[in-house]
Amino acid sequence: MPELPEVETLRRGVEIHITGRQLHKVELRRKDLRWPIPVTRVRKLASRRCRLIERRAKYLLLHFDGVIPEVAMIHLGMSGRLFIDLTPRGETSPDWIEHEHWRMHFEGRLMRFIDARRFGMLDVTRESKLQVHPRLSELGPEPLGSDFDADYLFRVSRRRKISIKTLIMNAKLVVGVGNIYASEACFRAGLRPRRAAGSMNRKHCVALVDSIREVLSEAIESGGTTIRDYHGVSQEAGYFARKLRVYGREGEACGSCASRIRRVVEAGRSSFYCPSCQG
DNA sequence: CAACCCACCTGACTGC
DNA sequence: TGCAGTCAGGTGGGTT
Repeated sequence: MPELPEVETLRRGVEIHITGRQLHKVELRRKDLRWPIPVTRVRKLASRRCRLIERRAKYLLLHFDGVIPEVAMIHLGMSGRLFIDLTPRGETSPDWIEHEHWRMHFEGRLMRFIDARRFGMLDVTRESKLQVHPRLSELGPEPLGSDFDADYLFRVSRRRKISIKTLIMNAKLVVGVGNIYASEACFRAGLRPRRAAGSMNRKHCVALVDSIREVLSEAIESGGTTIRDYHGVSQEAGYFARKLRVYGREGEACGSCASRIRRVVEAGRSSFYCPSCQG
C-alpha cells in the first residue's frame, strides 16, 4: 500500500478534482473496513462542499463546509485505491468493481474506494476535534516538516535497542515512512537496517534524517512507487520504482559498488541492504 | 515503558 | 491442474 509519497500524490490528484465541489451523495457497500464506518455521519456529508484536502501521515483529510465543519478521514491500508472518474451530466455511473466499498458523488466527479484486503479506513470527525482523534493524536512529526530533524532523531533513539529501520517506521516517532522507503533511506544514509537505533551518533542521525527527507521528496516528484496496487486518482502508475536502489532487489548488484544486495526478514517484513555500502 | 508477535484479509506467485 | 506455503506498500492490540 501507499506510504507518504503515494498518499501525497493522491492528495494532489484529489485536490485538483474535488476541492470546491459539492458532495451530492455517498454510497456505501459495507459498514466496516478495518474499523466500523460511521454510516450515518458519512451520509450526512451530502450537500456539503469540500473546502480543503490535507494529508496527515498516511491519512487523507477531506474538509467539508457547514455550520459545524466535518472532516472525512481516509486511509488506504495495504491495498486501498482511490480513483476519480469524470461524470458528465446525463451519464450513468460505472458498474461497481470487485472490492469497491464506497463512492462519493461530487459535482461532475465520482470518487471510488477499492480495497481488496480491507485494511483501510473511512471515518468522519468534527474539524474541531481532528487533533484529538484517536488515530491522529498519537502521531509523531511529519518527516518533511521542520519538527523532524537530527536533534530530534538523536534524542528519541537514545537507549533504544530496536533496529534503525523499525525506529523510523514507528509512527509515534515519525510518520509516513513505510517498508519501501525505510530500506531506501537506510541505504542512502549508509546504515544497516538492523543496526541498533541507540548506537547512532549525531552524524548518523543527520545522514538518516537527510536521507528520509530526500527519498520521500524524490518519490513525491516521481508520483510515488507502483509495485502492485498503488495508482494515482486517474489510475496512472508512479514511476519511482525504477529509482529504488535496494528495495525488492535481492541478489542484484548494488548500483554503487556492485556487491549483491541482501534481504533480511525482521518482524515478518523484508529489509534490503547493500552489505558493503551500509556499514 | 520497550520490544516483540500476531492479527486483520485477499490475491499473486512459487514449488511440488 | 491443484494445492499448500509464502509474501505483499499498514498498524493496532496483546503479551512478555
